[in-house]
Amino acid sequence: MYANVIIEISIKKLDKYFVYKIPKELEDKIKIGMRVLVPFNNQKLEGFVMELMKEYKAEFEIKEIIDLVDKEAILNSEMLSLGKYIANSTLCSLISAYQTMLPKAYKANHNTNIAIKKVRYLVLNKKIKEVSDYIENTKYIKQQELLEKIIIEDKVKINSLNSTINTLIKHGLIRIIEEEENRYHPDIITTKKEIKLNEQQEKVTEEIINSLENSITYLLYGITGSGKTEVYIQIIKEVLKKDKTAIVLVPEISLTAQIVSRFTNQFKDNIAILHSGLSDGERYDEYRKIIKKEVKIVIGARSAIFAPLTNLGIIIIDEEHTPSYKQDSNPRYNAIDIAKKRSKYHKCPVVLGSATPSLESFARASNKVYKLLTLTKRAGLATLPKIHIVDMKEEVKKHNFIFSNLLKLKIEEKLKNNEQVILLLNRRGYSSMITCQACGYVAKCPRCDISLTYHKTTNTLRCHYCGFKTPKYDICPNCHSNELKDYGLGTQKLEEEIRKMFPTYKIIRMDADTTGKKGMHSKITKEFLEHKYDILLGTQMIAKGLDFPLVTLVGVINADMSLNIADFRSSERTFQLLSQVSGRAGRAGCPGEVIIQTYNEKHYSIKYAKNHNYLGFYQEEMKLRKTLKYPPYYYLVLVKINSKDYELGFKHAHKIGDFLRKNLDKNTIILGPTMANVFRINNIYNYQCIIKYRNDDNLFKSLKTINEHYKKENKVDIAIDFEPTKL
DNA sequence: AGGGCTTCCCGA
DNA sequence: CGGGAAGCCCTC
Repeated sequence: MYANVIIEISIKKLDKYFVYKIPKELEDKIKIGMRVLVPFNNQKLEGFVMELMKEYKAEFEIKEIIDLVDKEAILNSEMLSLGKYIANSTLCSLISAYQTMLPKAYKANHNTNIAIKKVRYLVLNKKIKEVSDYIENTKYIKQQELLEKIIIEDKVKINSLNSTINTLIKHGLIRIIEEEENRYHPDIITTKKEIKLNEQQEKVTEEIINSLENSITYLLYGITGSGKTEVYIQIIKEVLKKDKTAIVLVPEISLTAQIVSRFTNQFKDNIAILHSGLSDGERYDEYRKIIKKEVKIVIGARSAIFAPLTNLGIIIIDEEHTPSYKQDSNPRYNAIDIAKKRSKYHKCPVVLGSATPSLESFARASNKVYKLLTLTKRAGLATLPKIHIVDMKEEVKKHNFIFSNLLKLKIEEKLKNNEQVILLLNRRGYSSMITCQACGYVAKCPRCDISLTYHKTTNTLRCHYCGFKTPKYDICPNCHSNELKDYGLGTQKLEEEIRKMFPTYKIIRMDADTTGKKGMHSKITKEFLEHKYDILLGTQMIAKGLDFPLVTLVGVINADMSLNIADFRSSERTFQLLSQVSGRAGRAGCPGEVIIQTYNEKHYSIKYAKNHNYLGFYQEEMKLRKTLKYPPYYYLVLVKINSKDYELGFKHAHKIGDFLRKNLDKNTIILGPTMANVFRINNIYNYQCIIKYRNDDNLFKSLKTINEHYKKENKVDIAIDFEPTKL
C-alpha cells in the first residue's frame, strides 16, 4: 500500500502530495488524517496522510514511512475537507491551512515540550476501618495527620515523596495514583443571577430555537446593552437539550473573565476556552477536552471556529463586525466564512451578533440572504447614554488642546460622585512624531516609511510597524540644534496630563504597551471593575464588550484619529468605535454620558453616532459605497507584491497589473499597481493592485495562475487577499 | 526549510 | 590556487 502525504514545511514550493510506501506492519493501523514520520531529503519530517492507495507506479524511488505519530487521526473528515476549502479559496498551502486549524502541540518542530501534565495523588489502599485502626495505634503524628487528610479529601495532591509517605506505602495503607491535569483555570467572577428575558429577547430566542435544524445565517442586530449574551445562553441551553454542541466566537480582546464568567456560571465545566492568552500547554489541555468529548461548548477567538466538536448545533459569532475575524496573515481566512461552511455540514444555524453590524452583513440581511433579528431595547432599566459632541476647533482657541472645558468639568463631577470614567485615545505611545523646529527634520524609521513614535516610559523612539527602537535623542541629527519637539498625543502623554489634572485620583492605562505581559489585560479590567481605579484610559481595546456598572462617563479624546485613516472603511470603523465605546457608559441603571471631542463635528459618522442612529449611518454610507464602487456593492481583492529589490518589485507589479487587465472581465476594475500605504516596511518594498468586481468568471482562475507562477519566484513575494479588511 | 552542490570573487 | 560566501536545486 501507498500513501499520499503532505509535508510539514509551510512553503509554497512543497505544497503538493508526496508518495510513500506503507510498511506491512502499519497497513491496518494507518488512517487518513494521521500524522506520519517520513524520510524527506536526508531529513526526518512529519506529515499528514491525505490519501491511501493500493498501487502506485513511479519513475522515482519511493521511500517508506518510518512510523505513525499518533494512534488516532487528528484530522477528522470534516477538518480534512475544511482545510482543502481554505487552501483552495484563499490560495494558501494545504499544510498551512491544517496548521492554523490545530493547536501548536500538534505541530512538528514546536520546540517547546508540550506534554500532558500529570499530577500524583495519594489515595487509601485499605478499608477505612483498617486505616482508622492504624491511626489509633501509631505514635507518629505526621502519619496520623496525613491519613486523616486523605480520609476527608479522598485524594491528596503531592509534589514529592517523604519518609511519612514512604512508610505508609510500605505498610500498604496508601498508594499513589496519577491523573491528567488541566492547566487552565479561568478567573471566574460570579455574575448576576439569571435575568428574565424581555419580550424582544424572548421572541428572538424563540425564532432561532424553532429552526435549530437548518443551516440559516441570522443577523442579530441588538443595540449595546440589549442583552445579546442572554439570548446566546438561552439558545445554547436548548442546543444542549438536543445533545448537540456549540461554538461561541468573541473578539480576542473581550475574551476576558467577564464574558467567560457569564457562560461558566451557567454551564459550569462544560466549556473549553481557546484564546491567545493561553500557554501552549493550557491550550493543548483545552483542546483535548474537546476531542475527548468532555465539553459541549467552545468559547474562543477566531481560530476556535475550527474546534473539532462533532454534532454542532449552533455557531454564534459575537461582535460580528470585528475585523479580527479575518486573519490578516497567511491563511487569510474569515471565521464567518468557515462558520457558514460548518453550518452547512452540520445543518445548524449561525448567529452573527452586533450592535453595529458591518455594512456587508446588514446589506445581506436587507437582501434576505441573512435573516434579520433585532433588539431595540436595553435590558433592565438602563437607558442609552446622552452623547455630547465638542468642537475642538473652538476649544483650541481657548488653548484647550487635550481636554475641552466640558470634558474636564464632567470628569470632576463624576469623580466627586465616586463614579468611574473611561477615556479613549486611539494611539499608543507618548507623542506621534518628533520634529526639529529649526530644520524641519522628522524622526523616521530607518527600515520603514513611517515616523517614529516617542515612548516616554522607556525613553525610546519606536516604529509601530516593524518594532525598531532607538534611544531618544535631544540633538537634531540633521542640523545639530536642540530644538526637537514632539507633536501629537498618545496614551502615555494623556496619562501624564490626567495625573497632573487629577492628582488625587487613581488612574490606569490600558494599551498594547501595558498589556504585553500575559494576564495583564484581565488584571487591569478586574481591578478597574473592583473600583481600585477611578479613571481607565486606553486605546480601542477598552471599547469592546466590557461591562463596568460604575462607569457613567466615557470621553473620546480625539475622534478624528480613526477618521483620518486612508481606507474606505474609516467612516464605518469610526461609527462602530464611537457606538461601542458609548455603550460602556451607564449600563446598570445609572444614566451615562459620553463626550466626543473632534475637529470634524459635522462628519456624518459622528453625527449618527451621537443619535444612536445605526440605520441612518447605514443608509448614508451605502450611498457612498455605491458611487465609489466599494463593498458591499463590489467585491475586493488585494494583490500585494513585495520585494527587497525596489526595481524588481516595480517590474513584477506592472507585469501582474498588465496580466490582470488582459485576462479579467471588462466590467472588473483594476487599480494600480501603486505603492502601498506604507511603501517600505522592514526594508521590503510593497506594491499593490486592487481589483473591484461584481462577478467575473476569469478572476479566480487568473489569480490562481499568478499564485502558481510566483511559487517559483524567490525574490518577489506575492500575497492575494480576498475581501481584505484594510487597504 | 535545510542540506548539498556549483559558481564566483578576491587575496598575502 | 584556494577558501569562503552566495546562489541554485531538490526533496516521494
